[in-house]
Amino acid sequence: MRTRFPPSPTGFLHVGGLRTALYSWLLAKKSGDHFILRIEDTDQERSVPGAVESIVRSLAWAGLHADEGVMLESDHIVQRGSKGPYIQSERLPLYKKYADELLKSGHAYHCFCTSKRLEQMREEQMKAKKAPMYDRLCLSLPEDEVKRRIKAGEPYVLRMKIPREEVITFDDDIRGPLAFQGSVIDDQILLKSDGFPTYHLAHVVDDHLMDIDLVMRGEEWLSSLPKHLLLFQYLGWKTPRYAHVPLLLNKDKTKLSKRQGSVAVEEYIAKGYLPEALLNFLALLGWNPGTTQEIFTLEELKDQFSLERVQNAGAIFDVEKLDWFQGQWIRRLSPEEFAARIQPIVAGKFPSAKSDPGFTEKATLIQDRLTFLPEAADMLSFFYEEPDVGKDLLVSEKQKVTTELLPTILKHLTDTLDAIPGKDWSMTTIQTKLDQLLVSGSLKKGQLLWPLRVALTGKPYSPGAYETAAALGKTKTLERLRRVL
RNA sequence: GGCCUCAUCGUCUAACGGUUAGGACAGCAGGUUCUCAUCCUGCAAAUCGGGGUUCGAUUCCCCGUGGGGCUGCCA
Repeated sequence: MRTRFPPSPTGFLHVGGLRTALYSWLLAKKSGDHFILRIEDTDQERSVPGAVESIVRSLAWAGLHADEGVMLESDHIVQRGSKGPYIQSERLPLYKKYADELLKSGHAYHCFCTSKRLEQMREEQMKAKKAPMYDRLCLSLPEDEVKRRIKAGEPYVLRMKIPREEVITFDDDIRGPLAFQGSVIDDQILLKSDGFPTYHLAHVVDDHLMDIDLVMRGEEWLSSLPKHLLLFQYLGWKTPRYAHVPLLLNKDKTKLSKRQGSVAVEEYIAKGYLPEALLNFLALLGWNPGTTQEIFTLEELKDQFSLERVQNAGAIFDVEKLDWFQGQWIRRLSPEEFAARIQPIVAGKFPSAKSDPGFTEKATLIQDRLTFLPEAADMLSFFYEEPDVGKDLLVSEKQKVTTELLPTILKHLTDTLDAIPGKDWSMTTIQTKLDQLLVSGSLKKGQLLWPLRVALTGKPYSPGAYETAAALGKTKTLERLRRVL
């Protein structure tokens, strides 16, 4: 099944867009067919430079690569595939051609009405509590007048002539049977006065010419579906399947918007979310496998995803659940994978981490403790710079470590650890030796381990004392212990 | 306003017309623990309302109600 994702280059990739792209990608990949990326830049005013790059990068981060269409090759936008161009602004003659066809077959007509007139008309219609619709003033224009006005250089648009007496029905892959009364559908503009097509014409032409089997898009397009169905019919083309995906919602159930949180995939990348987590979360927002499985790899999604199990109702984007997925995925990574993901981040702050042979061992210590990747640098800082150990942190009321007791404790620690031969320095040995000390002495575990951990890390929270000492090595461990004495 | 559409715990959701209405997140209460996390156990929490159809409706139909989307020479 050939599917496509057609963003407008008006900014970054929206998380709702990412979900739609994911579902489309899944369907194409499941059937072993192509997933196409097309750029819909028919609104020149809203196009933003760099937006295409940003969108393609976000998709690449998520692992959703296009088989055809617009892609990034060594940081340059290229188009690949036999159905191109895949950028709408490069397809203008095509739209013109089919618009002319519609004109000839009587399904479209020229309209010279100014924006000002249209605005006034709408205002009056609203006042009269009627649905705002084009009043078809230009529909009855004599042919020679149309010709004359075009020749005179008067700006015009091309409108679609909607059959007002028809009822248009359709079976949506997610929604099921749908029906629309022609009498309430407006004569949609197909070609704007600047010669660019509107979405309605462009999408129909492209999806037909690009052999798209299934058009997946957000629910906000449902109302304009009949216009698209009519266009396919008038052009004599086979209508593709359509699947209208429910919307992603804010906490107050309105359409997910920037105002109420992050909507840009870029922002989630910057915050340090794993692509696996975002994708997993998005997949389950509106779709369910019918089992209690919650954690899915992209591979598993590919096997199990189906449109029949996509929800009809909109879903609130709950960041707390996303964060849970993030935690799950952080912990699910192999130690090597986890280390590889955080190493560039840590090395950004502590360059020596880049070539640290013990990096994976250190990384493992924080894998259960970290939620967002950027936290790693701070969590591992004590391995790469000498911690500033506050006396007040070394004492702890809860652990019964008093100022008076502290020197004794530190002495015990230093003596015991120093007695371990360098070649035997490991977490198990350290633990065994310190446990022996606990048994023979009168100190409680917390009284011994709290000061040790704080002396080594300088932090109120950190990985455990044994594993930190082991990872730090004997020399550094003793150095730091002696330094706080 | 008109049109389209949707409706199960706070949230994401499951349930051939027959279940004590299940799971997950969040919440709360415990447990493990040297800190923070992780992890484990438990608790609380829902079928929007009214009619119908049926022996029996969360499930099917109708009407309300509520929400959302669209109503641009935006997509």
